Amino acid sequence: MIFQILDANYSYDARRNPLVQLFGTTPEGKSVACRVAGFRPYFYAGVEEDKLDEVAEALRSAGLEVEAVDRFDPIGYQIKTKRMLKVIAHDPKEVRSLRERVREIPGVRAVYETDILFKNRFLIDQNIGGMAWVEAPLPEWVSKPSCQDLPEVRVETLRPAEQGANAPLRFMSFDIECLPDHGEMPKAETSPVILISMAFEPEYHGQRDIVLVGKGVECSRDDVRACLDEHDLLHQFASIMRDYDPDIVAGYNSNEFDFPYILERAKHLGADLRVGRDGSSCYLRKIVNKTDVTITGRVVVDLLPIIRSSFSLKRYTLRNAAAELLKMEKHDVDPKEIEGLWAEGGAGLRRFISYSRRDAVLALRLLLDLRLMDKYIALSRASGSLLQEIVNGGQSGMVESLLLRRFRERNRVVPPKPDAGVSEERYEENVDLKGGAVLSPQKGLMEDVVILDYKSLYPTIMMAHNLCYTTVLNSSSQGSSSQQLPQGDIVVAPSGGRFVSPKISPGIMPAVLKELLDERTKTKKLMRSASEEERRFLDAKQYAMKILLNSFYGYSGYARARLYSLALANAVTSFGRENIQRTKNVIDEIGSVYIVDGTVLFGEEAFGRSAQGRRFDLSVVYGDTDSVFVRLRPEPGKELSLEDAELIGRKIAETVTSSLPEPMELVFEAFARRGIFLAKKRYALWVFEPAGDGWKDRIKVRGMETVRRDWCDLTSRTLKTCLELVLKEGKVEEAVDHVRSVIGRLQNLDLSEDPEILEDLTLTRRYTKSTGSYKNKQPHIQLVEKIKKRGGVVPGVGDRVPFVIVRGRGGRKNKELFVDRAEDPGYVLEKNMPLDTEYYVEKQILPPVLRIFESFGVTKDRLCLGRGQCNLLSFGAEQKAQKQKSLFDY
DNA sequence: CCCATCCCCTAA
DNA sequence: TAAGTTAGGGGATGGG
Repeated sequence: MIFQILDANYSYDARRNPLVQLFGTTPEGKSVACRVAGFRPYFYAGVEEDKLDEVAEALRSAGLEVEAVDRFDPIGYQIKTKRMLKVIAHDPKEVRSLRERVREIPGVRAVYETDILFKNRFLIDQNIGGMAWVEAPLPEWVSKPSCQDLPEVRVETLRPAEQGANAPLRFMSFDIECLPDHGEMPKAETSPVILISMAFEPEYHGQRDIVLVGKGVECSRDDVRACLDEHDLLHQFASIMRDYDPDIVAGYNSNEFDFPYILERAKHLGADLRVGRDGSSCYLRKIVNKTDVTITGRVVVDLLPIIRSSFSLKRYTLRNAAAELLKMEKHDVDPKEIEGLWAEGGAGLRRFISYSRRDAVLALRLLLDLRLMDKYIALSRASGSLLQEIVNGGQSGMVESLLLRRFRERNRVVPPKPDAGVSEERYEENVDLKGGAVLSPQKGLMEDVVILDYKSLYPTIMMAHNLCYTTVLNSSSQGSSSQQLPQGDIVVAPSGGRFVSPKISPGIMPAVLKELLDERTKTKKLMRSASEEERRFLDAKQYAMKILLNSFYGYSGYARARLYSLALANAVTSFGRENIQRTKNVIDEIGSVYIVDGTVLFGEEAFGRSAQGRRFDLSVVYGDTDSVFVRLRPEPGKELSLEDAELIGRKIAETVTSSLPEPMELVFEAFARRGIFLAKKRYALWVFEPAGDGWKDRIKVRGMETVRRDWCDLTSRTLKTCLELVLKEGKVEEAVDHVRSVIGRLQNLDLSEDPEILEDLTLTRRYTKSTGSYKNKQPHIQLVEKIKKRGGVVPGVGDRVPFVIVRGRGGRKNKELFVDRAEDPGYVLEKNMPLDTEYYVEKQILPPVLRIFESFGVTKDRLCLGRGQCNLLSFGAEQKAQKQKSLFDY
């Protein structure tokens, strides 16, 4: 039979041999599990040549199995392998202490692959991985397996299986409600859990969701279940989870709140929460600033950190995430009400129950409607990491999973993760890591700009120049190997880094990248003719390839990476910088193009025919890392159509591409009819992108205040409106009027009449570190202190703090500092505090819009008319403005 | 006014 | 044993 691997861990047989336990799903969606015997933990020791036998003997006499093997060291081009020792242990748990002992033995240079989790070691060596399909000689299935009856197979009998689609999974989300303690935040030591809501996909016995109530209440509904008491509530929760047997267990902030809370309560009450697929409980692992939750055989998904890292939102409360991402409302019960509702029961309790139900439902909707698992599953399949590791971790785990496999195939060992001292050194070293080049923009308003960019620039650079851990030459170069190589066989990066050519030794990383890139191209092609469901699967797959492709460069310069190479990372970016500069030069040197009979000809090609064609002058006006923005200037009085622009863009891209090593490729991305460039990384464009047969247009803003979360919504919206009016319609005058009306509204602000505006005036900033470690005062930090003093609920480190700016004490001259005038919006409303409208006009609205209007010569006076700053001069300018014919008349 | 510093957030 | 990378703008503040 075949199944898809959802999770893995290990246990022992009667003789304390380790057994890998695999948990998975059949193509029909049945959950299955088995134990695999015959695989043992091991690691490598690099030993000085003349001490090899001695060390081996020492280890053998300590009762270990030792094998001499030939392996390459992790980093650097090497001609020959070295003799190393493969140390085979009995118990995965002893590897760590064994490593320390082996390190101490005289003659041992280094140890390798000592910290690969046993389950991962197994998956890597069997050439299988997370969400991989595997074939095992298993009998019919035990559904809902438990630890006693897991069938056992030998490791040799497992086979990777071919299967495209993913197995159907069961999803469950949950949310708990606790009883506050006389208005205080509930504490797990004393405050009971009173409600647990659960939502299911697919349904559980015909129910989409259920709420468990922690006391005996009358209820006639199937989807509300009364429990005897809190102990019974927890018991029912565990029992429903076992019965439904979900593959994925989700919640919102559940790793930091719900799981720790119910586990503490369960311990307190002596209730068992054995919800693991091997009969184990769920357990926590507290790491510095985060908690990992494990339920054996299932995947635990906390949506909060996922939503945080996947979407740019001003606030990450469930309420706001649901509103922004799902357009769904969250029902709310004031925490102060809860004690009353719980005590009284009846209609109030029913409202509380339905609010609780909604939270579980929203968490499940976030997980499913945003198709988050599709992406993680695709990443798991493509990288080989277990799904839980993908959900919990970052890019480094995936990169390491891929590299460990490839290194193994090529007889290269991989170092353990660096200890704190080594990574500290590397962080210091990393100041020498230079990044991409940003070309200075030609500032101001501009028309007719073609946007070209490099497809997967860094990955293609690594492929094109064979940049890899396995090809890099020691810079000191006393290193024996490089001396004997002919010049032509060495690639020298602009950074000075030297690498052997593919002819000498094709790198591992370029090979992995090529496979990922080819697979992505193939997948995207398949998407065109795929059905809706198939398309979603393929889209997740191509997305996974993109993420992985882009992870390798960052990993190589990451101080905590197993495989770290500053020379490699610097070589990649140095080629990138050289490339974009060269691209700019090539395009600028083309000078002008002609369109003759529907084809694009360059200056010289058009010689003699240019008279019949239309000429466009080219110049690169901006570029950042992997993109160039090319302005196309038609002859005076002539126009440029979208089709012309695309034709020219593609021709330039092709020309540049043809001069570059494979697979580097510059492609046509979009055309901007108009744009405003304010500074590096700050611009707004009215772009047209090819879509199907035609074009799709939109305003694309980068870096400006509309896309920044530390400005208020009023600023974002006002600026956005101005940009649309100016870029799409050329209506500077209307934009000016709009700003004036916004300023007018601010100046006549009356919070009691217009409380809605408070939301629009709220700024948010992230509380990034504990209050004490700030060197300077910050508005949001000052506010946190104020709230703390008032005894309110303070945001935690990592949260975004919303605040408005109030007028404060002191006159015009010695006003309270800005940083001390941040206030909680709710508190402002409650206390009817006056907002600092001058701040909002002068610091929030004016500077961003003035940066835009500067291109048109619109001054501050024009925007502030009617505020006593009106003068004859600006009035005159306004009269003139009404005769505006073109944007450039300004 | 200029400049340096801290801080935040974004582009790529 | 938490975590891909650097480049860059711009606000608030304080010192010259």
